[in-house]
Amino acid sequence: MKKPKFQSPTGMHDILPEDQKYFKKIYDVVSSVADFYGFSKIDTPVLEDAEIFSRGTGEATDIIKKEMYILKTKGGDFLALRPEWTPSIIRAYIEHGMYNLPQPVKLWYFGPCFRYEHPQAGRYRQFWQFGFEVIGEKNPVIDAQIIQICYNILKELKIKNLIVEINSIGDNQCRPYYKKLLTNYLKSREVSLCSDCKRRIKENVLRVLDCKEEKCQIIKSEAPQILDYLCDECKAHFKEVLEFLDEIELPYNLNPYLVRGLDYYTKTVFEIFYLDSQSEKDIGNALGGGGRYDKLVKVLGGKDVPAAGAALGVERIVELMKKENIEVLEKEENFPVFLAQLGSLAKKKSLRILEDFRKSKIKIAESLGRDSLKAQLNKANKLNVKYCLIIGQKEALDNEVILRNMETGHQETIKIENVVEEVKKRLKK
RNA sequence: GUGGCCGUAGCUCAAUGGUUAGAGCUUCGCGCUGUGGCCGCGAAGGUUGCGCGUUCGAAUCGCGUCGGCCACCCCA
Repeated sequence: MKKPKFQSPTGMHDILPEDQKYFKKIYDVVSSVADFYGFSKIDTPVLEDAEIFSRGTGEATDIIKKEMYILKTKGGDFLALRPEWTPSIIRAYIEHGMYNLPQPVKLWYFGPCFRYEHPQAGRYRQFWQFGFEVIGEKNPVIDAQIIQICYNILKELKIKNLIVEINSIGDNQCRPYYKKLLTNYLKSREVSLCSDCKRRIKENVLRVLDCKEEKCQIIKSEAPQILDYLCDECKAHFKEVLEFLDEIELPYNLNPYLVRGLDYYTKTVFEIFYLDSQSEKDIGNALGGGGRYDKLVKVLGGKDVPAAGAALGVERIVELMKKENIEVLEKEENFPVFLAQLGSLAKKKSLRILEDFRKSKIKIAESLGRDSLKAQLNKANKLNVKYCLIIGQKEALDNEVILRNMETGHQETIKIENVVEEVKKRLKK
């Protein structure tokens, strides 16, 4: 019989105790910022009807074409592990009739997503996202405010050198015309394009703008830019978004080539990058991104309600915090007291003492499984406690404990009934 | 899905194709019958990711596979 050797599935990882502090820190910051801006938290099922994503996120996107985890239920329904949150939240908005609430409805979330991809650093099959959705408001100030919220959260996490790449990809009024124009232009230069771009012309023209292939750069630079072809409404909207960003002095880079991979975006799209302090270039993966999606609610069967939102990747932020040596204080302070015991009578009394401390909300550590005093003090030392209570056979019989100051080594004997008070007194000093 | 680099103890790493794969850290125990840190001694921990081949002999070479990283693709 072969010994089974299990490991976590490809691209999925344990979040070990030593990393929990980063997740908790991020959660706390997101939670308080969201609260300040008037967002309410929402949780949705990890599984959803797969069609929510194929209709919402879009059939043409990589996420839907090849990255969804889909399972068939015994009843024959197809459910998908969410590859992103937005369609789930819109589903909930519609399902619970949230258009009867004061608009806009502002929601935030924090939880895992799943995409079947080839994993790399900062790119996993199970990864955590948090984000914000504002549903029921078309005013461009919302677009700017969402960007500001993302930016503020990263700033509060002490991440510096951030840059927001921003663009507008128009709406149903103007984008079809631009796409036709771009297609015609690219077709006239098709011979000089890379093979991927030749394919993109047919499948998703806008993505050509995102190509990093050198020979495509020149063609790109002379291509018609969407900003020049926005309809009046989109143009005015985008101008206002930028004015709001200028007003709050948020550093952004107008990037006419920024095209997001999700189908539902209209007008504003943006991504947030970290600039490497040496090279001054953005490194690798976006920390987050988002934009406006005015048609999604309708597409998913709701009313014609405008919306905008953003999502950020928790693991990518954690990775940056580690790389930049950003200190995260352990919220959980160390144990101030340790209880060491010797002998069966003392062990029995220990349980009562521990209970007294718990009631008084003083954290007390122990190692009841160990019988050697030496081993117990060793453990106490590793926990860096200030005081150690020692109870042996003699003390147990006299209803006493020894209180040892671990810094000075000074010891005194006190009555068990006074021990909580005495420790409390000393910890206050 | 395509291509490249890499997998040795919990961690960081050694070991020309040649005895029984080693060291530091960590963990546990002993020195000290009831007193921590330091020190000394000791133990535990490995099918060298896994499988198949080449060879008298494989951690080392080959093929496959799994996993990690990188690029493409795309995004968080």
